[in-house]
Amino acid sequence: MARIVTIRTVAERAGCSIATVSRVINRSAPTSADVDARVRAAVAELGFRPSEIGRALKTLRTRTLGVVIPSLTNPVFAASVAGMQSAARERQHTLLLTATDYDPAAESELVETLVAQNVAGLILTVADAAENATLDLLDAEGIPYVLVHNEPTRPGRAAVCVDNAAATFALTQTMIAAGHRRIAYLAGRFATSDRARRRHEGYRAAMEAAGLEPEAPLELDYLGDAPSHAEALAGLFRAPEPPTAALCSNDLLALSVVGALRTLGLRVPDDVSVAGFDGIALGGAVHPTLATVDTPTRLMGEHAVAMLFTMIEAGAPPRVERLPFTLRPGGTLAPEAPVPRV
Amino acid sequence: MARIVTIRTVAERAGCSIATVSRVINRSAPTSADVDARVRAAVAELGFRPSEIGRALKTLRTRTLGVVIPSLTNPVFAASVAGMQSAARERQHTLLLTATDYDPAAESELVETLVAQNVAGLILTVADAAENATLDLLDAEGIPYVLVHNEPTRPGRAAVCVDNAAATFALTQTMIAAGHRRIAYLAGRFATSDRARRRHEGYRAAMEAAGLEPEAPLELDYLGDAPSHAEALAGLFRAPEPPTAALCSNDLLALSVVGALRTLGLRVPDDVSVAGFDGIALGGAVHPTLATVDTPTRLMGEHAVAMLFTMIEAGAPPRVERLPFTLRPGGTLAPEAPVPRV
DNA sequence: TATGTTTGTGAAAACGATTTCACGGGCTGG
DNA sequence: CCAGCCCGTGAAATCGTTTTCACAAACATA
Repeated sequence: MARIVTIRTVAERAGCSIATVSRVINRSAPTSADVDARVRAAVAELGFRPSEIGRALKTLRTRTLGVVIPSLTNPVFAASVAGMQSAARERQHTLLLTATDYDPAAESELVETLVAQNVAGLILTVADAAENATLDLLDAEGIPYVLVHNEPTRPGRAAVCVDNAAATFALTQTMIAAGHRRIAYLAGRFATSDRARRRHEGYRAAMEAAGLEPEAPLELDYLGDAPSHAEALAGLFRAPEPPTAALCSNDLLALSVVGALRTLGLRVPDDVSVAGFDGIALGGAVHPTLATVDTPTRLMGEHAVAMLFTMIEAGAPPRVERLPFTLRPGGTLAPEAPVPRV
Repeated sequence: MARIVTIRTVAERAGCSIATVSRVINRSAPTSADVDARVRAAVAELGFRPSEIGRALKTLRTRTLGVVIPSLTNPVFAASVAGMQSAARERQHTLLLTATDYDPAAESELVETLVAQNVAGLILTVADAAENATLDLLDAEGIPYVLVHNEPTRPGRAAVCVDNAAATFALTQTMIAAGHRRIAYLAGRFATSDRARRRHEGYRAAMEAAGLEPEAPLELDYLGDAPSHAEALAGLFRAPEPPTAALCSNDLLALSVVGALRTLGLRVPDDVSVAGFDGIALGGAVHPTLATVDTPTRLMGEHAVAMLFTMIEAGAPPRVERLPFTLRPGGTLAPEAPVPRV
């Protein structure tokens, strides 16, 4: 029922061979004005659209990019996928989207599925870019891919990211400059993620540079709700000398932490300052607004696609592109009590 | 470089014909234990994975579902796509994802692109399900599709949605019960959307049922930021007898409106109550929490995929599935001053 | 005028799978 | 013991394109 009109139908209608139809459609070889017009007329009348499958089988390359992300529910990934989608569309490509739901084991399975679809290339956000058998496999098979959000340590892997360590270093410095001394580091399930590690390193470096004691990250269940977070935070913030500030490894967690602190009877920022990481749009819609590291999430998706295309088409070597971040001040980060407001 | 191992390679290795390899892989016909073992061994050793393209060309059907949504940036759509993705994966399918960026003209182009990829079926959220040439085309070609979020008026179109009118009717009744009399209706760019119209109808019906004067929806630029919304709202809320409550056609808009009212010096909910629609997760993370209609967004995506499969595989006729919604009380909706809190 | 070089076109061979058809061998049943 | 049947298998057709090769006809060059 679906598609009964093939290139053969068009050829008959236009009174020429299928080869000529193909040439007219793809402008892959010169054709006479006469036959050109007849073919175009036939295409229009029949509503013919060449089957991507037939094309792909011959060329062994689809106009499709495979995408693997942890989850669409996190606005960070949703935004970067939005960027990929728009950049891909500009280049007449579509996205084959999959999500791991934060299960590292799913990565290889999804990549295999996508490779079986003969995607032109892949864009991935993985748990760990350093030790990753799936990426090794892609390297071995010569299938082009670009990482997003991941910050690969080993060379030879293409990536679009921000300098996570530098960002948390700067953010931590801002907190220290505001007078905070006891700064907690709260991480989500992302503790199994290379970027979360890099972020914690930046925090630790800044603390040490200021002669302060860095804390081990407190891991919160990333998918947990505010009540469960309140419970987890109670011990830390009801201790004799509680932290006066909390650095969260991402915005979603930070928003949940703000709510959890509130249910513990703590005021933000009066009792505890909070900062996040990512710069999701909704961080600016809440009150007080969320202090965070603003990363160009959507742009990262666009750049990843652009980079992938230079690799596919121009055979460009893999490289790491670090996009600039900015510290976004917000109401959740205030000076520690005795220190005057800047 | 990419995939050099085809079904032929496997056949040679296993010492049989490609037909037999196909039979073993798909269990499409009985094979002897002997050859079965040899083929499986060869598949494992060579890391063979059948090309979806070759398969698709023969069967004229891919293991792919086409998705068209307005935007990934809205958590509502991101959540329903997440649901689709997980439901599709259970059935060994992947999503071909596209977004219109709220441009109705893009719908037909994207659908054509997806049809050219021979998707097994489509899941769409369109601007208007009633007058839609693209859907007519799909009907004519017999390509199965399911609408999500849209509430089609004409029969014969499959859809998964909530009863938008009933939901805003109930929400408006709640506001009226809380003592509000002058209730503004704020709509986004969604005014060109059938569900936004249905939502406004529910509001109007509830107002009229209570003998109150319904207001024409005030359209705000959906993609505008809080400052621009503040400007647009200034006239309405600085009038002599300003509304005491505002019903917003979706949560994203509601969050922005709360911020805009705040910059106008109005307190929420003390001066103005606000309610949204959708039930995005972050509505519960802000303070005060957002009063809204909670819709099972993710579930809608899952059900849409399930329905699509019953249509594809069992030839089930299109039907409209309305999922239950619940009113989610929130801090942004308080009783009007003189009325005692319930 | 004879010879090379375009130029436009068609026939046919891929691409990688599924599927139909035919066939030989081992059954079963009379 | 023979006819008929089922079972496992291979050869070949097929799906809808792109692309190579060959071949005319038209043209430019000597």
